[in-house]
Order: sequence, then structure tokens, then C-alpha cells
Amino acid sequence: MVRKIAERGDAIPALAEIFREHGFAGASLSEITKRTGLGKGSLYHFFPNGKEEMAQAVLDDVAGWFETNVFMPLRESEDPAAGIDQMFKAVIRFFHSGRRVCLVGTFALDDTRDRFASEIQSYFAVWTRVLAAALKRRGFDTRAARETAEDVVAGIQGALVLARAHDDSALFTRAMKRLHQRTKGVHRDRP
Amino acid sequence: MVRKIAERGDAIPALAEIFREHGFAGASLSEITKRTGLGKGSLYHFFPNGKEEMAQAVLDDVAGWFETNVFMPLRESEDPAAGIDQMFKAVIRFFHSGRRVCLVGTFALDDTRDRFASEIQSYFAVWTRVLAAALKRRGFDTRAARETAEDVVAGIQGALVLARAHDDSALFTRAMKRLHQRTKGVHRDRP
DNA sequence: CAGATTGTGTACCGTTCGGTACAGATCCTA
DNA sequence: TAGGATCTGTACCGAACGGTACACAATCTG
Repeated sequence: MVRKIAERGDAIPALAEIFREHGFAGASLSEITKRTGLGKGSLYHFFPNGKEEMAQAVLDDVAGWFETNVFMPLRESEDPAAGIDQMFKAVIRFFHSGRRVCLVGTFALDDTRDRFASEIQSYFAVWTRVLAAALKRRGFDTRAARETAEDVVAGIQGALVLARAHDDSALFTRAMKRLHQRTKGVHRDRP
Repeated sequence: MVRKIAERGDAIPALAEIFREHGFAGASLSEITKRTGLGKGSLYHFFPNGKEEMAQAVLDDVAGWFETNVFMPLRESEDPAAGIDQMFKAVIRFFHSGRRVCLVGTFALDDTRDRFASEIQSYFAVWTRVLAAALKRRGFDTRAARETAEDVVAGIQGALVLARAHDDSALFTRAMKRLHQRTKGVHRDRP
């Protein structure tokens, strides 16, 4: 009757999706048991601190994914342009071309932020910092690199909001293309 | 014992703030009664359909504010640059320099969007459209106007996310300055 | 195979949830 | 000042909430 198959990590993708869809407050235990396939017993065995610990685990998982697939390429690519290319590829893949929302952004907007302030803060801070460094290596001066990095990270978050508001993933990919272009230096709005 | 002072509209600013802070799911009736000062009786007298109707009223109110303070200036200013100036002034004021979150953006991100899909969609659609028209009048060609408008609206939403993540309103005002600059035409990232 | 460790289902806890019912207070109109 | 319309506090509802307790099953270790 009992399945011993489950590991803690197996639940995390489902948990992530639930928090993305409903936010922290809206993610109910009943939905969590349903979608993870884990009963309350297992859930509280793996996450003794309940929902908060589940969300924490998801945030860690996201941070790890970004570290590997976004930050590391930005830091370690010999050619900074290649690192930035990889960043955009990874972002488009991770957010399912705008059909998937940013969990950290969602948490940042409501009072959930207070529970996970440092994780949320560092997610964006690290992203902005490593992107700015890559832009600098690419020839941007310090100030322009920092500003452009901020604009790009904000632009991605904003594009996710708009894409979801319009239920239009093409909007997202178009926005990514333009942001990518901006990382290449002088940019004209009026051709 | 009973105060007859209350009008439906009096509750809306408090309701808006509550939904901004907690999202739709997280906004509990107990907090709503506390912060509006209205008992359940009054609340359900003014909003027979409960929370959903309260949120609807708040969305209408926001739409009205933007119509007056953002969209109308963009549409009707003789000088489109002046209209855009007014837009940024209004946005900075409305969002309290980034200390206040966008209610519509918050709703857009989680499953609350499904309840208010058309209101959310049209908020962003109208904004983008009237801004693009102003940019066109300012000399942008059709395509650049549309793209820049999309980038600016997304940029504002993203800046709100980042400002709140970092609890840093200066980040928001800086971002607004740069977005404003972009509405003035050719733009350089690498000076 | 014994015994600890790990994982799981179920019943249950008190609390809070959104929402309803309704008597009565207050206000508006005439 | 009468009487209807509008507003409000309170008591209450069933359901769902997050979380706990615990017996027991599966697995791992020796």
C-alpha cells in the first residue's frame, strides 16, 4: 500500500509549479498533496516546517538552476557575448517562452517577500552583478554596464508580467530579442 | 452606535492597499474589516459578491485613475513629449517611487489573473497603445513606437519588482529616468 | 532474519476562512 | 414626525485551512 519510492527532491518541481500558479498564500496543502502525490505524512516528513520549508526548498532549487545555467556561463565564458547568449537561451527555456512565471518575482510582490527577503534580494542582486560584469568585459563602461544590467533584469521580469497578462508568449520572445540587442551596445529606437 | 458615514467609495483605497500587500488570495476578510473599519454587514451591503466584487471595484478605480492621469495626457497633450513627461510623473507618484506595487501586475502573475483576465489585459493593452501613439507623434516610426512602448511598460513593471525585492526606491526612480530617456529617441548604452 | 531507520496513510486538532441571516440603528423624504 | 430605505454589528454556518499524532509498512543495515 505504501510507496517508498519518494525522495524529497522529487516533490520540488511540482511544488515550484504550484507556488508559481497560486503564490505562497494561495498554495493549499490539499493541492500540494494532490499534485505531488505525497500524503501529509510524507510531506511533513520531508518538510517538517511545512509550507515555509517547501517554499524554501523551491527557492534553493531555483537558485541552483540559475547558478548553473545563467550565472556560471556569464561569469566563466571566455567570450562574454557567448555567456550573454547562453543567459538569454536559458531564460527563454526556463520561463517556457513566457508561459511560465518567475517564482521569485511573484514572491517579491506581495507580503511573501518578508519571509524570504534575503533569498529574493540575492537572486536579483547576483543576476544583476554578474550580468554587469559580463557587459563590462564586453566593452561597456562601469556605469553603463550596471544600468544596462538592471534594465535587462527588470525588462525580463516586466516581460513576464505582460506576457502573462496578454497570454501571449510571442510578446515575451520579442522582448527578449530586443533586450539581447541592447547588450550589444549602442541602440537606436528610431531607425 | 452605528455610523452612517460610510460610502462604498471610501473603502476602496484601503481595499486597494490590502490587495497590493497580500494579493487576492491572501487578503482575508478579517484584515479587510480591520483596515476599512467596516463590519461584515457593511462590507456585504456594499459588495454583495464579496471579495471578488471588492477587487473588481479596486480594479475599476485604478483604471479610472490611469485613464485620467496617464492615458488622457498621453492622448490629448498637444506636445507628445509633455504627455510622456506627465505619464512618468504620474507613475512615480502613483507607485510612491517604487514603494508601492502594481496591483494589476500582482494579479497578473498568479491564478487571480483568470478571474480578471479582461481587466488586466486591457490595462496593459491601453497603456501600451496610447504610449505608442504618443511616441509616433514624437517621430518614432510605427514599429519602433510599438516596441519602445512595450519595453517601457514592461520596464516599469520590472522596476517595481526589483525595487521591492531590494527594498530600494532609488532603483525605481533611476529606472524611470532611463526609460524616460529612451522615449526621446536614439539611445546609447556605451557612452 | 532482527532491529533500527525511513517513509506513509489516516484520523484528528483548533483556527480561520468566506459568506449569510437578521434585528435594529440611522438616515432620507415627505 | 411617520415610514421606508439604507446601513451596520453580531451571531452563526459549513468548509477548508495548516499542522500534529501515531500506528504501521517498506527498506536498509547488521
